[in-house]
Amino acid sequence: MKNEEVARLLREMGDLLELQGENGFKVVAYRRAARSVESMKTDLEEVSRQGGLESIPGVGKAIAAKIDEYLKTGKIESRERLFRETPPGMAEMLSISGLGPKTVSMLHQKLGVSTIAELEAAAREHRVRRLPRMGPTSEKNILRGIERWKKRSERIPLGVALPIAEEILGRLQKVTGIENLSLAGSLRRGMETVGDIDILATSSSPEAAIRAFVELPRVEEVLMKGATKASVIVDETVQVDLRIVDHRSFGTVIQYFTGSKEHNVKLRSLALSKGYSLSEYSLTRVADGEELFFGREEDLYRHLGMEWIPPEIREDRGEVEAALSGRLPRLVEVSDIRGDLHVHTDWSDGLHTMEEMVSTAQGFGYEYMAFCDHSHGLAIANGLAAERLFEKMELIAGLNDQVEGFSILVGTEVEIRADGRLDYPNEVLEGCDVVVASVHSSYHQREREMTNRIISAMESEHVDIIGHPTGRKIGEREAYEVDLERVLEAAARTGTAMEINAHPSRLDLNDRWSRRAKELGVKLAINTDAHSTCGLSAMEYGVKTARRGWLEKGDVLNAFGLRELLSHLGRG
DNA sequence: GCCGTTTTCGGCCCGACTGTTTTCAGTCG
Repeated sequence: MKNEEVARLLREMGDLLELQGENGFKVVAYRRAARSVESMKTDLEEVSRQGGLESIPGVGKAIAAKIDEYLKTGKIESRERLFRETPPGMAEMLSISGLGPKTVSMLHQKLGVSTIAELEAAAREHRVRRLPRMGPTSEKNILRGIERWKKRSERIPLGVALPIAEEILGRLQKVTGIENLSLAGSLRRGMETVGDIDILATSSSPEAAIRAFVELPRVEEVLMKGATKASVIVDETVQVDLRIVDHRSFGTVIQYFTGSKEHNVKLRSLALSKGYSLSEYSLTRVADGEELFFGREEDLYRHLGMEWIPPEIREDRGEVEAALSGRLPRLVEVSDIRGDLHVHTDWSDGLHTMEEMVSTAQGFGYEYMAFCDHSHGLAIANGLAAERLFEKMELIAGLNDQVEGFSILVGTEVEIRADGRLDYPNEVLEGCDVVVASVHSSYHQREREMTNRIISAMESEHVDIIGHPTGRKIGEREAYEVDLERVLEAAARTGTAMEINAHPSRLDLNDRWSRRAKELGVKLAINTDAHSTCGLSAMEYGVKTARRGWLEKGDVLNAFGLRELLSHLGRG
């Protein structure tokens, strides 16, 4: 599919047009078209053959012609021209925070600066401060912006952002006058990575709240601080924004700042069709200009004729339509989780004993847990030879007699070998209550090979769950080449569950594929893959991902009670 | 550049904050 490439080119053209001082709406138009093309499910070439490019939202005559030109010739003449007129390094300068198109073009015109490196040199030589509307402070800010840009990390993993956010929320909670303290943005939506941390609150004394915020011990730099909002940097690169907002508008404000942008666009146009204009401050009746205020998000959604939509699914992927017709899913919650079906102990590469893991799990109120240590083929993780697994089974039987109201299940995380065979013979697998099968080797197989490999594991009657089905590690390692659509079809056919591995660096399956699995009638197991007692608390990340995938309690294997689970696994 | 069941022209979000000014332009979300 050429869609992604076309989206990239359009977005780039938007940047270049902006640098040339083009009309801002034109710039936005290119970016909208890029987003639209990116989110399409059908191949652009197919759409173009049918003559339907202009039916893509945000794509009109002019952009359709450019897309067509690209599909036919492999390039876009007007883009080439933009590139000839604007040095390529300039677009990159826009990614320095504080620098916008106006400043970048001025720097280029007056100082001949066209790369970040040249800008840094100019600022160090104090050539920037002599320009109009520039001064020593802006010069210093540019240098700081460049420093941050140099050590910028990519997006922040949920597993990093959420603990930071919770610590900050905990401290702000104690500040006098603060109320309605809440996360917003992509973190509230539970995305697997976030750009920054957005916090909203109301307060009887905004100044005190802002002061307390910028003075938090974790804060390393204050980017800006006003009467009602402030931005700071914590942990070297993580930006945290706090906004103190008006009590009576809190509902519309938090709706607005939670996003996603796409969801908000949909909601605003829906409001318009009902005669209202929706802003972050109020819902205004167009007819007479009367403003309606909402202190609670729930009331805003209700006023627009729909149920309150959980933040995790606010992506304009059908949730507004579902809410309007009262067909929203009842998303699974952490409190629905009855156990963990993929946990390691010190028998293989885990840190803690079975007893320690059990007592932590009991603390979560779980009913059961499956110990799935590695099989012997994974020697690096001290995988268990069959004899040691048998030995462990006996020990588990003894432990089960000792604990009350809790069941320890015998499990294994068995290797799916490169040829698709499993690492234990059937006689061994038969003795297990839960078999998770995973790929940990030969990652670089071709897509066909890898897909067949996983499917042949699923065809074993003993395999219950495919562990971390794509092998990706966020920001570290790409997923292996695998045709997930075929894998999920096979899962539906063989009754095999897919794992949502809750480890924050995995979240595998991700939200989209989890939803696809559900559509195909495949069950999912949200497992922590914990290698220590603290690892068990990753469940919340997995549940967020499941919620983003529209999963309900009934879709999740480990939301089943023990009896129901065992009968589903064919062990009841 | 896109869009239209109030429109084929005139709209497209706008308020907070900063650094520079001495009343405001530029950036951000």
